[in-house]
Amino acid sequence: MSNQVTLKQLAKELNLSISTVSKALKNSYEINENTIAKVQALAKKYNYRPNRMALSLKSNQTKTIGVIIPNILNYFFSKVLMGIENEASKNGYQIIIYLSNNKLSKEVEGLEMLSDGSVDGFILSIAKETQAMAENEHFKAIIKEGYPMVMFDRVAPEIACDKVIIDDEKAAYDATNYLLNHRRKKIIYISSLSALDIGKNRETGYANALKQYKNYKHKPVAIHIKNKTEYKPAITRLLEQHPDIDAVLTTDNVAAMHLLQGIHKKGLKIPKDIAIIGFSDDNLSRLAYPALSVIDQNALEIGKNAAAMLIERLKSKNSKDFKTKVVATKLVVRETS
Amino acid sequence: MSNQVTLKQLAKELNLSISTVSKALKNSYEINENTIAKVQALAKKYNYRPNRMALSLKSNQTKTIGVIIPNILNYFFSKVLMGIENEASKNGYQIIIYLSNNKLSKEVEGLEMLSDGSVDGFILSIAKETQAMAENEHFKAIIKEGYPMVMFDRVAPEIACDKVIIDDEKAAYDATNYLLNHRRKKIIYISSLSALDIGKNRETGYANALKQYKNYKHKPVAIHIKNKTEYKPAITRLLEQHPDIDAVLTTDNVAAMHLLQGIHKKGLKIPKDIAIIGFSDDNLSRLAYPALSVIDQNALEIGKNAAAMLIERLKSKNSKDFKTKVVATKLVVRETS
DNA sequence: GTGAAAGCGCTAACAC
DNA sequence: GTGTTAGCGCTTTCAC
Repeated sequence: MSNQVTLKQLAKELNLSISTVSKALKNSYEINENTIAKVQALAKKYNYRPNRMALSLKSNQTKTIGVIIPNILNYFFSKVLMGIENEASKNGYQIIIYLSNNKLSKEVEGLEMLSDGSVDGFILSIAKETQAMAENEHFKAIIKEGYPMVMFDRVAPEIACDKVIIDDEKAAYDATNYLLNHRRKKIIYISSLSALDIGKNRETGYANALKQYKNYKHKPVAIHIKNKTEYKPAITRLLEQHPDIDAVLTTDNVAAMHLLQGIHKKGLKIPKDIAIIGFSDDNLSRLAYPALSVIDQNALEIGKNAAAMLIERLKSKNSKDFKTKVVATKLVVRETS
Repeated sequence: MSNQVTLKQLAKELNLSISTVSKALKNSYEINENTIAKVQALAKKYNYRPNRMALSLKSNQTKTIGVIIPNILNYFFSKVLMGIENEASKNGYQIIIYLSNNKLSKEVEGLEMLSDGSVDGFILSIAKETQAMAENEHFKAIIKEGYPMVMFDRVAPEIACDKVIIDDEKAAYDATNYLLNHRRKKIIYISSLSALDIGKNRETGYANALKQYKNYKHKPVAIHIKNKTEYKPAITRLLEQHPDIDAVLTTDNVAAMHLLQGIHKKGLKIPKDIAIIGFSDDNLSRLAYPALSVIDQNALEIGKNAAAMLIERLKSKNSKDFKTKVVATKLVVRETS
């Protein structure tokens, strides 16, 4: 769509052949120094840049990565994307993004759209719907077509590809233990991710911590939020039905913020009456009142690793041993615990 | 990098020529029905898809849009991006993103990287540094190279291109008036965007509203935040130096959230003692306690319009009358005003 | 009804 | 030291 100068035009203006110009631009030993100088001067004058599409067609590599994420409004995904972009950019890769909006159909569409030679490989995190339906034929198809893929955070264990995850179970286990060790007697778990493996793993971590703690008196109580509108009523109900709770672990900060609102309205003190630990080190948690303690998933690192692994695989496509990188999480204690 | 099937392979397997296969796939009237059926069956079997790079090279259009944004962690930009992606996707366009991190050098780099035939045009919002330095040679260069460009939100008035903006001055003016009409007597303005035109416009709107309101007793007080670390001290100082303030308008919700924290710590009541209006309808404001009143910039609409305008221009590149679309904003009154 | 050939912009093997 | 040619995958004009 642009009026980029081509080798052809340079060649014509200099009365040289296209290949001479091409070689001159590469400082080929075959070419006369004068010619090289002339060619490069003109190329500079016209700001010549080799056409990327032509290069791709010739080399059969696009130097671009397809990134498919469920929801760009989620801070975690934005930050992973930032990590991917940094690393990709550093290695001369561009990134094309596609938003699945947590829908299987959009995820399939994204994969199909981009597997027409637009990208060299994919980085993706599975849509909620896809994981709820345990669908993964589309992933297999893409891999069979020869596209390397790196999954992060929400991954499909049965798919043979590289992965970058956190240890969700351990993160939740540790956070729960932290609360137990700080003398919390009744700890509730609120999850908006029960359809996802990561949600299930976090719940396991929470439940195990309770089970293994001597003298913990209650059964685990897990509240499952199926969609956005349920946050408020579920939390109101929780505070009424369990007046004796003194700590809550949530799988996302939206839940934690709703909880904060509910607790403030009831006039309870945080963290004295109720402690809270959220998930994701975002603005929401840093700027809440009181500032929310959270599990930091290290999103930047996840993105960076995902990109690095994909680029590495692109270099040596033969190797078949897929790796799963586990990125360390960190409990960030602020004012709510 | 993949093993996509090509026309050549299909042709070979069917003992046909490449051009026949190509035509058959397009249901050309020239081709025998049987042949068409055979070709299409095989294409389907192998999941044939025309190679995008080849198509681009041939047609001299990539069907992709380059999007350069300052900061993906900012909810506003994420949401604009979502709007762009939706609209682009609907029209068969892909999007390549590049993050400038508010740096001029990265912005220039992004433009240079993508102007090698990778994209058909650009959508961008200017980096803080770029606007602070009033630099815009790189924009002119890109436009001269024939790339259409749509700027949104942070735009350069002197650049001839399509633009999508909001009326920042009016938005701030209206919000300030709202506070005045609700009997607020001393209204402060906090800005983290004073280096940007949009920041200046908002401040003008705020100041004008005060000036034009009969009986307003104070001079405008504008607090300028130069970087993240200044929020907390500046706000602490504000609350001490002006114990009589009863309303604040901010240019971003981070400032508003810090203010909320400061006010809570002082034990003041919101909105009784102090009213607050922030900027951007994000999670932060919805989930704050109390829920923050804000000016909603309609980010989705901005993104959608930007993409639509670019795609439109790509269709008819000749027309030279550039448009500036002003998207309507809305004051969302919640619990802090 | 089918195929050959040119050309998009580039690289690289191979002449001269 | 420079130029010709082929080919990446595709579309399209023109021959047969």
